[in-house]
Amino acid sequence: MRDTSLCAALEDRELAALHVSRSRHIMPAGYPMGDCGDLCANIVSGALKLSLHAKDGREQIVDLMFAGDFLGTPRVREQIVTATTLAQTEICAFSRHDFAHALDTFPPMRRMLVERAIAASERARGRLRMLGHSSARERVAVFILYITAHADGKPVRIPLRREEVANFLGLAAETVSRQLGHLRAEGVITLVNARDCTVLDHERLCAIARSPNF
Amino acid sequence: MRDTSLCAALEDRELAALHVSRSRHIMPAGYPMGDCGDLCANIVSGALKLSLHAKDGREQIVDLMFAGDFLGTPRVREQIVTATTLAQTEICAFSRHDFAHALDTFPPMRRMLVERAIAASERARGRLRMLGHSSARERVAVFILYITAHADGKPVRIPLRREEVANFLGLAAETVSRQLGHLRAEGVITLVNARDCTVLDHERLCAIARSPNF
DNA sequence: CGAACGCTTGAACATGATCAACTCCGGTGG
DNA sequence: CCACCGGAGTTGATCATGTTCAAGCGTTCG
Repeated sequence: MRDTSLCAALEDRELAALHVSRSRHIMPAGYPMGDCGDLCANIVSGALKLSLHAKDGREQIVDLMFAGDFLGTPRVREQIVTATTLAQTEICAFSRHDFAHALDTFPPMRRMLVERAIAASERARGRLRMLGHSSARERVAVFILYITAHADGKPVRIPLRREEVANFLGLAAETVSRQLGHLRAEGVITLVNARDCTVLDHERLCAIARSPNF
Repeated sequence: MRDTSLCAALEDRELAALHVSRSRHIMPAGYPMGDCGDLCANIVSGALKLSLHAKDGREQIVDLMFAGDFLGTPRVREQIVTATTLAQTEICAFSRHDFAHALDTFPPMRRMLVERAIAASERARGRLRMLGHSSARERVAVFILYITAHADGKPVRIPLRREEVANFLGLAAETVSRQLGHLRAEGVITLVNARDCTVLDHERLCAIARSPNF
Protein backbone atom coordinates (compact mmCIF):
# COMPACT_ATOMS: atom_id res chain seq x y z
CA MET A 1 0.00 0.00 0.00
CA ARG A 2 2.61 2.52 1.08
CA ASP A 3 5.33 2.38 -1.54
CA THR A 4 8.66 4.10 -1.76
CA SER A 5 9.31 7.47 -0.23
CA LEU A 6 9.08 10.65 -2.26
CA CYS A 7 12.47 11.47 -0.83
CA ALA A 8 13.91 8.25 -2.13
CA ALA A 9 12.90 9.15 -5.66
CA LEU A 10 15.51 11.83 -5.63
CA GLU A 11 19.18 11.27 -5.07
CA ASP A 12 20.98 13.86 -3.01
CA ARG A 13 22.75 14.95 -6.14
CA GLU A 14 19.50 15.52 -7.97
CA LEU A 15 18.03 17.43 -5.08
CA ALA A 16 21.03 19.70 -5.14
CA ALA A 17 20.69 20.15 -8.89
CA LEU A 18 17.06 21.10 -8.41
CA HIS A 19 18.05 23.63 -5.76
CA VAL A 20 15.92 21.82 -3.23
CA SER A 21 16.99 21.99 0.38
CA ARG A 22 15.74 19.71 3.12
CA SER A 23 15.75 20.08 6.85
CA ARG A 24 15.23 17.50 9.55
CA HIS A 25 13.01 18.04 12.53
CA ILE A 26 12.14 15.86 15.49
CA MET A 27 8.85 16.35 17.30
CA PRO A 28 7.65 14.85 20.57
CA ALA A 29 4.43 12.84 20.79
CA GLY A 30 1.26 14.91 20.76
CA TYR A 31 2.83 17.76 18.83
CA PRO A 32 0.27 19.65 16.71
CA MET A 33 1.79 20.26 13.30
CA GLY A 34 -1.10 22.33 12.01
CA ASP A 35 -2.64 22.31 8.57
CA CYS A 36 -1.29 19.69 6.18
CA GLY A 37 -1.74 22.19 3.38
CA ASP A 38 1.08 24.24 4.85
CA LEU A 39 3.46 21.32 5.05
CA CYS A 40 5.79 19.58 2.66
CA ALA A 41 7.59 16.80 4.41
CA ASN A 42 8.50 13.17 4.42
CA ILE A 43 7.99 11.19 7.57
CA VAL A 44 11.28 9.58 8.49
CA SER A 45 10.04 7.82 11.60
CA GLY A 46 7.13 7.93 14.01
CA ALA A 47 3.40 8.21 13.43
CA LEU A 48 0.76 10.88 13.07
CA LYS A 49 -2.95 11.32 12.73
CA LEU A 50 -4.70 13.52 10.18
CA SER A 51 -7.95 15.06 11.43
CA LEU A 52 -10.80 17.21 10.26
CA HIS A 53 -12.31 19.58 12.79
CA ALA A 54 -15.92 20.71 12.70
CA LYS A 55 -16.79 24.21 13.82
CA ASP A 56 -18.27 22.85 17.03
CA GLY A 57 -14.91 21.27 17.85
CA ARG A 58 -15.74 17.69 16.94
CA GLU A 59 -12.68 15.95 15.56
CA GLN A 60 -12.65 13.21 12.96
CA ILE A 61 -9.44 11.30 12.36
CA VAL A 62 -9.34 10.65 8.62
CA ASP A 63 -6.01 8.94 8.17
CA LEU A 64 -2.92 7.71 9.92
CA MET A 65 0.57 8.24 8.54
CA PHE A 66 3.78 6.38 9.24
CA ALA A 67 7.43 6.33 8.25
CA GLY A 68 7.81 6.72 4.49
CA ASP A 69 4.56 8.59 4.00
CA PHE A 70 4.47 12.07 2.58
CA LEU A 71 2.77 14.98 4.25
CA GLY A 72 1.43 17.91 2.27
CA THR A 73 -0.28 18.94 -0.95
CA PRO A 74 0.98 20.72 -4.06
CA ARG A 75 -1.08 23.77 -3.15
CA VAL A 76 -3.03 25.07 -0.19
CA ARG A 77 -6.48 23.51 0.04
CA GLU A 78 -9.96 24.49 1.06
CA GLN A 79 -10.41 21.55 3.39
CA ILE A 80 -8.21 21.97 6.44
CA VAL A 81 -6.61 18.72 7.52
CA THR A 82 -4.68 18.91 10.75
CA ALA A 83 -1.66 16.71 11.49
CA THR A 84 -0.72 15.71 15.03
CA THR A 85 2.13 13.44 16.04
CA LEU A 86 1.18 10.29 17.94
CA ALA A 87 4.71 9.43 18.92
CA GLN A 88 8.11 11.04 18.63
CA THR A 89 8.34 11.74 14.93
CA GLU A 90 11.15 12.78 12.66
CA ILE A 91 10.37 14.53 9.40
CA CYS A 92 12.37 15.65 6.42
CA ALA A 93 10.86 18.97 5.38
CA PHE A 94 11.01 20.89 2.11
CA SER A 95 10.01 24.46 1.51
CA ARG A 96 6.76 24.73 -0.41
CA HIS A 97 8.56 26.69 -3.11
CA ASP A 98 11.24 24.06 -3.58
CA PHE A 99 8.65 21.35 -3.58
CA ALA A 100 6.60 23.03 -6.30
CA HIS A 101 9.75 23.62 -8.27
CA ALA A 102 10.87 20.01 -8.02
CA LEU A 103 7.40 18.89 -8.98
CA ASP A 104 7.49 20.91 -12.19
CA THR A 105 11.04 19.96 -13.04
CA PHE A 106 11.16 16.34 -12.14
CA PRO A 107 8.36 14.23 -13.66
CA PRO A 108 8.76 11.11 -11.49
CA MET A 109 8.02 13.27 -8.49
CA ARG A 110 4.64 14.26 -9.86
CA ARG A 111 3.90 10.69 -10.85
CA MET A 112 4.59 9.60 -7.33
CA LEU A 113 2.38 12.34 -5.97
CA VAL A 114 -0.49 11.04 -8.11
CA GLU A 115 0.09 7.56 -6.77
CA ARG A 116 0.03 8.82 -3.21
CA ALA A 117 -3.07 10.90 -3.70
CA ILE A 118 -4.88 7.93 -5.21
CA ALA A 119 -3.70 5.68 -2.40
CA ALA A 120 -5.00 8.17 0.17
CA SER A 121 -8.32 8.22 -1.60
CA GLU A 122 -8.41 4.41 -1.59
CA ARG A 123 -7.73 4.26 2.12
CA ALA A 124 -10.48 6.76 2.78
CA ARG A 125 -12.89 4.81 0.60
CA GLY A 126 -12.04 1.57 2.31
CA ARG A 127 -12.79 3.22 5.59
CA LEU A 128 -16.04 4.57 4.20
CA ARG A 129 -17.15 1.02 3.64
CA MET A 130 -16.28 0.19 7.20
CA LEU A 131 -18.11 3.15 8.70
CA GLY A 132 -21.07 2.54 6.44
CA HIS A 133 -21.66 -1.13 7.01
CA SER A 134 -19.59 -2.70 9.74
CA SER A 135 -20.49 -3.61 13.30
CA ALA A 136 -18.37 -2.46 16.22
CA ARG A 137 -16.85 -5.93 16.40
CA GLU A 138 -15.82 -5.89 12.77
CA ARG A 139 -14.37 -2.41 13.04
CA VAL A 140 -12.17 -3.26 15.98
CA ALA A 141 -11.02 -6.45 14.28
CA VAL A 142 -10.17 -4.54 11.11
CA PHE A 143 -8.29 -1.98 13.13
CA ILE A 144 -6.13 -4.57 14.85
CA LEU A 145 -5.35 -6.19 11.52
CA TYR A 146 -4.42 -2.79 10.15
CA ILE A 147 -2.19 -1.92 13.07
CA THR A 148 -0.49 -5.32 13.17
CA ALA A 149 -0.26 -5.75 9.41
CA HIS A 150 3.50 -6.05 9.20
CA ALA A 151 4.27 -7.69 12.52
CA ASP A 152 3.08 -11.27 12.75
CA GLY A 153 3.03 -12.87 16.12
CA LYS A 154 4.99 -10.06 17.73
CA PRO A 155 3.32 -7.54 20.03
CA VAL A 156 2.54 -4.21 18.43
CA ARG A 157 2.06 -0.88 20.16
CA ILE A 158 -1.25 0.76 19.29
CA PRO A 159 -0.31 4.33 18.42
CA LEU A 160 -3.62 5.81 19.59
CA ARG A 161 -5.42 6.24 22.87
CA ARG A 162 -8.77 4.44 23.21
CA GLU A 163 -10.63 7.64 22.56
CA GLU A 164 -8.66 8.17 19.35
CA VAL A 165 -9.15 4.60 18.21
CA ALA A 166 -12.85 5.09 18.81
CA ASN A 167 -12.86 8.32 16.84
CA PHE A 168 -11.00 6.66 13.98
CA LEU A 169 -13.53 3.84 13.91
CA GLY A 170 -16.65 5.94 14.41
CA LEU A 171 -17.36 4.40 17.82
CA ALA A 172 -17.36 5.38 21.49
CA ALA A 173 -14.26 4.69 23.53
CA GLU A 174 -16.19 2.36 25.81
CA THR A 175 -17.34 0.30 22.86
CA VAL A 176 -13.77 -0.14 21.68
CA SER A 177 -12.78 -1.24 25.16
CA ARG A 178 -15.57 -3.78 25.27
CA GLN A 179 -14.85 -5.22 21.84
CA LEU A 180 -11.16 -5.52 22.64
CA GLY A 181 -12.19 -7.23 25.84
CA HIS A 182 -14.33 -9.72 23.94
CA LEU A 183 -11.55 -10.51 21.47
CA ARG A 184 -9.15 -11.04 24.35
CA ALA A 185 -11.64 -13.25 26.18
CA GLU A 186 -12.04 -15.34 23.03
CA GLY A 187 -8.29 -15.80 22.83
CA VAL A 188 -7.99 -14.02 19.51
CA ILE A 189 -5.64 -11.37 20.85
CA THR A 190 -3.72 -10.53 23.99
CA LEU A 191 -3.47 -7.10 25.53
CA VAL A 192 -0.90 -5.84 28.00
CA ASN A 193 -0.84 -2.24 29.10
CA ALA A 194 -3.93 -1.61 27.00
CA ARG A 195 -1.52 -0.45 24.34
CA ASP A 196 0.51 -3.45 23.32
CA CYS A 197 -1.44 -5.96 21.34
CA THR A 198 -0.55 -9.41 20.02
CA VAL A 199 -2.58 -11.36 17.52
CA LEU A 200 -2.95 -14.97 18.63
CA ASP A 201 -5.43 -16.25 16.05
CA HIS A 202 -4.88 -14.31 12.86
CA GLU A 203 -7.23 -16.44 10.82
CA ARG A 204 -10.09 -15.98 13.20
CA LEU A 205 -9.43 -12.25 13.36
CA CYS A 206 -9.64 -12.07 9.58
CA ALA A 207 -12.91 -13.97 9.67
CA ILE A 208 -14.29 -11.47 12.17
CA ALA A 209 -13.08 -8.49 10.14
CA ARG A 210 -14.42 -9.86 6.88
CA SER A 211 -13.78 -6.65 4.95
CA PRO A 212 -10.42 -7.60 3.51
CA ASN A 213 -8.87 -4.37 2.23
CA PHE A 214 -8.81 -1.73 4.84
CA MET B 1 -14.93 21.53 -6.00
CA ARG B 2 -15.17 19.95 -9.43
CA ASP B 3 -13.05 22.15 -11.68
CA THR B 4 -12.43 22.04 -15.38
CA SER B 5 -12.58 18.87 -17.37
CA LEU B 6 -9.48 16.91 -18.22
CA CYS B 7 -10.74 16.93 -21.77
CA ALA B 8 -10.91 20.68 -21.79
CA ALA B 9 -7.24 20.91 -20.93
CA LEU B 10 -6.46 19.63 -24.35
CA GLU B 11 -7.51 21.25 -27.56
CA ASP B 12 -8.54 18.97 -30.38
CA ARG B 13 -5.41 19.97 -32.19
CA GLU B 14 -3.23 18.96 -29.26
CA LEU B 15 -5.01 15.68 -28.87
CA ALA B 16 -4.33 14.92 -32.48
CA ALA B 17 -0.67 15.89 -32.06
CA LEU B 18 -0.45 13.52 -29.11
CA HIS B 19 -1.97 10.72 -31.18
CA VAL B 20 -4.84 10.47 -28.75
CA SER B 21 -8.18 9.32 -30.06
CA ARG B 22 -11.46 9.76 -28.28
CA SER B 23 -14.76 8.02 -28.70
CA ARG B 24 -18.21 8.98 -27.45
CA HIS B 25 -20.57 6.53 -25.82
CA ILE B 26 -24.04 6.90 -24.43
CA MET B 27 -25.26 4.53 -21.74
CA PRO B 28 -28.74 4.09 -20.31
CA ALA B 29 -29.47 4.47 -16.59
CA GLY B 30 -28.39 1.54 -14.45
CA TYR B 31 -25.65 0.50 -16.83
CA PRO B 32 -22.78 -1.28 -15.02
CA MET B 33 -19.53 0.11 -16.40
CA GLY B 34 -17.33 -2.25 -14.43
CA ASP B 35 -14.04 -1.51 -12.74
CA CYS B 36 -12.94 2.12 -12.79
CA GLY B 37 -9.37 0.92 -13.11
CA ASP B 38 -10.16 -0.30 -16.61
CA LEU B 39 -11.66 2.98 -17.71
CA CYS B 40 -10.32 6.26 -19.00
CA ALA B 41 -13.14 8.62 -19.75
CA ASN B 42 -14.60 12.01 -19.20
CA ILE B 43 -18.23 12.29 -18.21
CA VAL B 44 -19.96 14.55 -20.70
CA SER B 45 -23.40 14.36 -19.13
CA GLY B 46 -25.33 12.22 -16.68
CA ALA B 47 -24.39 10.78 -13.30
CA LEU B 48 -22.84 7.68 -11.86
CA LYS B 49 -22.05 6.02 -8.59
CA LEU B 50 -18.74 4.47 -7.61
CA SER B 51 -19.03 1.46 -5.30
CA LEU B 52 -16.90 -0.98 -3.40
CA HIS B 53 -18.21 -4.53 -3.12
CA ALA B 54 -17.41 -6.81 -0.23
CA LYS B 55 -17.02 -10.54 -0.84
CA ASP B 56 -20.38 -11.16 0.78
CA GLY B 57 -22.01 -8.89 -1.78
CA ARG B 58 -22.48 -5.85 0.41
CA GLU B 59 -22.11 -2.68 -1.61
CA GLN B 60 -20.76 0.64 -0.40
CA ILE B 61 -21.21 3.70 -2.57
CA VAL B 62 -18.02 5.71 -2.11
CA ASP B 63 -18.54 8.61 -4.50
CA LEU B 64 -20.86 10.15 -7.01
CA MET B 65 -19.68 11.57 -10.32
CA PHE B 66 -21.29 14.08 -12.62
CA ALA B 67 -20.69 15.90 -15.89
CA GLY B 68 -17.10 17.15 -16.09
CA ASP B 69 -15.68 14.53 -13.77
CA PHE B 70 -13.02 12.13 -14.90
CA LEU B 71 -13.31 8.37 -14.59
CA GLY B 72 -10.26 6.16 -14.32
CA THR B 73 -6.78 5.87 -12.87
CA PRO B 74 -3.35 6.03 -14.48
CA ARG B 75 -2.83 2.34 -13.82
CA VAL B 76 -4.91 -0.64 -12.76
CA ARG B 77 -5.43 -0.72 -9.01
CA GLU B 78 -5.72 -3.26 -6.25
CA GLN B 79 -8.94 -1.86 -4.88
CA ILE B 80 -11.78 -2.55 -7.30
CA VAL B 81 -14.14 0.40 -7.61
CA THR B 82 -17.20 -0.26 -9.72
CA ALA B 83 -18.94 2.45 -11.73
CA THR B 84 -22.67 2.30 -12.50
CA THR B 85 -24.71 4.91 -14.33
CA LEU B 86 -27.57 6.46 -12.40
CA ALA B 87 -29.10 8.16 -15.43
CA GLN B 88 -28.47 8.21 -19.12
CA THR B 89 -24.82 9.12 -19.33
CA GLU B 90 -22.55 10.19 -22.12
CA ILE B 91 -18.81 9.67 -21.82
CA CYS B 92 -15.80 10.63 -23.86
CA ALA B 93 -13.46 7.66 -23.65
CA PHE B 94 -9.73 7.37 -24.26
CA SER B 95 -7.73 4.20 -24.66
CA ARG B 96 -5.58 3.49 -21.63
CA HIS B 97 -2.50 3.55 -23.79
CA ASP B 98 -3.31 6.97 -25.25
CA PHE B 99 -4.14 8.27 -21.83
CA ALA B 100 -0.83 7.11 -20.36
CA HIS B 101 0.96 8.58 -23.35
CA ALA B 102 -0.76 11.95 -23.02
CA LEU B 103 0.00 11.92 -19.31
CA ASP B 104 3.70 11.48 -19.93
CA THR B 105 3.83 13.97 -22.77
CA PHE B 106 1.60 16.72 -21.55
CA PRO B 107 2.41 18.00 -18.04
CA PRO B 108 -0.82 19.96 -17.40
CA MET B 109 -2.69 16.69 -17.76
CA ARG B 110 -0.79 15.10 -14.92
CA ARG B 111 -1.17 18.21 -12.81
CA MET B 112 -4.90 18.04 -13.30
CA LEU B 113 -4.92 14.36 -12.40
CA VAL B 114 -3.21 15.18 -9.11
CA GLU B 115 -5.83 17.83 -8.42
CA ARG B 116 -8.62 15.37 -9.10
CA ALA B 117 -7.11 12.63 -7.02
CA ILE B 118 -6.72 15.01 -4.09
CA ALA B 119 -10.26 16.28 -4.53
CA ALA B 120 -11.57 12.70 -4.49
CA SER B 121 -9.65 12.07 -1.32
CA GLU B 122 -11.11 15.25 0.22
CA ARG B 123 -14.64 14.22 -0.64
CA ALA B 124 -14.06 10.79 0.88
CA ARG B 125 -12.61 12.34 4.03
CA GLY B 126 -15.50 14.73 4.35
CA ARG B 127 -17.83 11.78 4.13
CA LEU B 128 -15.76 9.95 6.72
CA ARG B 129 -16.51 12.73 9.16
CA MET B 130 -20.18 12.40 8.39
CA LEU B 131 -20.28 8.64 8.82
CA GLY B 132 -18.20 8.89 11.96
CA HIS B 133 -20.08 11.55 13.85
CA SER B 134 -23.38 12.61 12.33
CA SER B 135 -26.93 11.67 13.22
CA ALA B 136 -29.35 10.39 10.60
CA ARG B 137 -30.97 13.81 10.50
CA GLU B 138 -27.70 15.58 9.83
CA ARG B 139 -26.72 13.10 7.14
CA VAL B 140 -29.93 13.51 5.21
CA ALA B 141 -29.69 17.30 5.49
CA VAL B 142 -26.10 17.24 4.23
CA PHE B 143 -27.13 15.01 1.36
CA ILE B 144 -29.88 17.34 0.23
CA LEU B 145 -27.52 20.30 0.39
CA TYR B 146 -25.01 18.33 -1.66
CA ILE B 147 -27.54 17.30 -4.27
CA THR B 148 -29.10 20.77 -4.55
CA ALA B 149 -25.81 22.65 -4.31
CA HIS B 150 -26.05 24.45 -7.64
CA ALA B 151 -29.79 24.83 -7.98
CA ASP B 152 -31.26 27.30 -5.54
CA GLY B 153 -34.99 27.30 -5.13
CA LYS B 154 -35.56 25.07 -8.13
CA PRO B 155 -36.56 21.43 -7.75
CA VAL B 156 -33.73 18.95 -8.17
CA ARG B 157 -34.01 15.31 -9.12
CA ILE B 158 -32.31 13.01 -6.62
CA PRO B 159 -30.19 10.71 -8.78
CA LEU B 160 -30.44 7.77 -6.39
CA ARG B 161 -33.14 5.46 -5.13
CA ARG B 162 -33.86 5.54 -1.41
CA GLU B 163 -31.89 2.41 -0.88
CA GLU B 164 -28.91 3.96 -2.64
CA VAL B 165 -29.19 7.21 -0.72
CA ALA B 166 -29.25 5.14 2.45
CA ASN B 167 -26.20 3.19 1.37
CA PHE B 168 -24.36 6.39 0.51
CA LEU B 169 -25.18 7.83 3.93
CA GLY B 170 -24.57 4.68 5.93
CA LEU B 171 -28.23 4.38 6.94
CA ALA B 172 -31.22 2.13 6.29
CA ALA B 173 -33.61 3.12 3.51
CA GLU B 174 -36.45 3.46 6.02
CA THR B 175 -34.44 5.88 8.09
CA VAL B 176 -33.82 8.08 5.05
CA SER B 177 -37.53 8.03 4.28
CA ARG B 178 -38.40 9.06 7.79
CA GLN B 179 -35.87 11.87 7.96
CA LEU B 180 -36.99 13.21 4.60
CA GLY B 181 -40.53 13.01 5.95
CA HIS B 182 -39.57 15.04 9.01
CA LEU B 183 -37.83 17.72 6.96
CA ARG B 184 -40.87 17.94 4.72
CA ALA B 185 -43.20 18.15 7.70
CA GLU B 186 -41.10 20.97 9.11
CA GLY B 187 -41.38 22.86 5.86
CA VAL B 188 -37.66 22.76 5.17
CA ILE B 189 -38.05 20.91 1.88
CA THR B 190 -40.78 19.73 -0.44
CA LEU B 191 -40.89 16.33 -2.09
CA VAL B 192 -42.87 15.29 -5.11
CA ASN B 193 -42.50 11.86 -6.66
CA ALA B 194 -40.08 11.01 -3.85
CA ARG B 195 -37.38 11.97 -6.30
CA ASP B 196 -37.79 15.66 -6.97
CA CYS B 197 -36.75 17.78 -4.07
CA THR B 198 -36.96 21.53 -3.48
CA VAL B 199 -35.24 23.36 -0.67
CA LEU B 200 -37.63 25.83 0.95
CA ASP B 201 -35.55 26.95 3.92
CA HIS B 202 -31.93 26.79 2.93
CA GLU B 203 -30.66 28.48 6.08
CA ARG B 204 -32.43 26.06 8.34
CA LEU B 205 -31.21 23.12 6.30
CA CYS B 206 -27.64 24.34 6.73
CA ALA B 207 -28.20 24.67 10.45
CA ILE B 208 -29.42 21.08 10.57
CA ALA B 209 -26.52 19.80 8.50
CA ARG B 210 -23.93 21.69 10.52
CA SER B 211 -20.96 19.99 8.86
CA PRO B 212 -20.29 22.60 6.18
CA ASN B 213 -17.98 20.98 3.68
CA PHE B 214 -19.33 17.75 2.41
C1' DC C 1 -55.79 -2.20 -15.94
C1' DG C 2 -52.79 -4.75 -13.34
C1' DA C 3 -48.48 -6.03 -11.70
C1' DA C 4 -44.15 -4.89 -9.81
C1' DC C 5 -41.25 -2.11 -7.77
C1' DG C 6 -40.15 1.56 -4.86
C1' DC C 7 -41.53 4.24 -1.07
C1' DT C 8 -43.69 5.11 3.35
C1' DT C 9 -45.32 4.02 7.88
C1' DG C 10 -45.68 1.48 12.14
C1' DA C 11 -44.09 -1.58 16.01
C1' DA C 12 -40.70 -4.30 18.14
C1' DC C 13 -36.03 -4.96 18.66
C1' DA C 14 -30.91 -4.57 18.89
C1' DT C 15 -26.87 -2.23 18.94
C1' DG C 16 -24.06 1.02 20.51
C1' DA C 17 -23.98 5.64 23.18
C1' DT C 18 -24.03 7.73 27.48
C1' DC C 19 -23.40 8.30 32.29
C1' DA C 20 -21.23 6.92 36.35
C1' DA C 21 -18.37 4.25 39.30
C1' DC C 22 -14.37 1.87 39.70
C1' DT C 23 -9.62 0.03 38.52
C1' DC C 24 -5.27 0.12 36.78
C1' DC C 25 -0.98 2.07 35.71
C1' DG C 26 2.61 5.49 35.38
C1' DG C 27 4.68 9.13 37.19
C1' DT C 28 5.93 12.18 41.19
C1' DG C 29 7.19 13.50 45.50
C1' DG C 30 7.68 12.53 50.32
C1' DC D 1 10.71 2.64 48.49
C1' DC D 2 6.22 3.52 49.14
C1' DA D 3 2.14 6.38 48.91
C1' DC D 4 -0.38 9.20 46.40
C1' DC D 5 -2.27 11.46 42.51
C1' DG D 6 -4.17 11.85 37.95
C1' DG D 7 -5.21 10.37 33.57
C1' DA D 8 -6.53 6.48 30.86
C1' DG D 9 -9.04 2.39 30.59
C1' DT D 10 -12.61 -0.85 32.00
C1' DT D 11 -17.08 -2.28 33.48
C1' DG D 12 -21.96 -1.98 34.46
C1' DA D 13 -26.74 -0.07 33.89
C1' DT D 14 -29.69 2.62 31.43
C1' DC D 15 -31.12 4.95 27.46
C1' DA D 16 -31.60 6.53 22.66
C1' DT D 17 -31.10 5.99 18.04
C1' DG D 18 -31.54 3.65 14.16
C1' DT D 19 -32.46 -1.20 12.28
C1' DT D 20 -35.41 -4.72 11.12
C1' DC D 21 -39.54 -6.84 9.89
C1' DA D 22 -44.00 -6.38 8.13
C1' DA D 23 -47.83 -4.26 6.08
C1' DG D 24 -49.82 -0.87 3.11
C1' DC D 25 -49.63 2.68 -0.43
C1' DG D 26 -48.54 4.89 -4.93
C1' DT D 27 -46.57 5.32 -9.28
C1' DT D 28 -44.82 3.79 -13.25
C1' DC D 29 -44.80 0.98 -17.06
C1' DG D 30 -46.02 -2.94 -19.70
